[in-house]
Amino acid sequence: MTIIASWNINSIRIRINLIERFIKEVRPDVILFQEIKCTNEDFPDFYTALDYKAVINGQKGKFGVAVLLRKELDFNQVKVDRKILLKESRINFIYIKKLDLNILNVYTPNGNPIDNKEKFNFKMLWLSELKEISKNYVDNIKNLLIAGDFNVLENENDVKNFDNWEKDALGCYQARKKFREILSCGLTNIVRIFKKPGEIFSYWDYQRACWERNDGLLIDHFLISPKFLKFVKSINFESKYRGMQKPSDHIPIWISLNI
DNA sequence: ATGGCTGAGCTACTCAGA
Repeated sequence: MTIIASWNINSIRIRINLIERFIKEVRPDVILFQEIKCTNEDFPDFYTALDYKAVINGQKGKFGVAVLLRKELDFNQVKVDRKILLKESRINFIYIKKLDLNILNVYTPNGNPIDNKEKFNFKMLWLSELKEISKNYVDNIKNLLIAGDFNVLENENDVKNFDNWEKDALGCYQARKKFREILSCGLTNIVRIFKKPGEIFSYWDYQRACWERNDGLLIDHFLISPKFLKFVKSINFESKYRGMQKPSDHIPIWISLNI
């Protein structure tokens, strides 16, 4: 049994208590964080005492991603040779030997506003490079999990009122089509096996009492390659972490694997 | 009602988020 978690943490430094609670409750083998909002040097060392090691790709003040792994888990970093994906600190790519699994932790650019060509085109190009990696790994029959904050609504029911999102970089057809192109390489969005569209969200805005009104979005996803799909046992949305003191606006999500 | 929060950087606000 293997547990892999993902959490857009919206600053790692002020969320340590919540993370420690989550780790003690779930004991994941691997945790993917997005939006750590700090440099590698400023990444807090709460994890060594909990028997984890870290792979950090940070930058000052914004974006930034990191992976925590149980310390006994051997891994390699996978080289990424793609300009757009490397422009900001938004990915980690690792290979876990014991599982024979490549894991790509992603924090996709938001892309708003949609009429700001620079921001929106960057998101589209970013997702295009993600698609190229997906195609390469699936075509060469390498096991791949891409997980994290995709900033894309896959289904119209992944938000309460989709009409408000059709002209937004998260819900517009260009972004949703690009996401579909990634899936069409052969990846499965794990949530679709277990949950109906609209049944579950992964993000609630801090504004307008969105949490209290359950007015959320499902934009965090786990995409798995064909050969590995048979190991997937469950997906778990830890919604209670949105209701705690000083929460992230995203919740932790974890999958369990029969391997 | 394109933001009514929130965090970082930094010390007065802006940028970014989604």
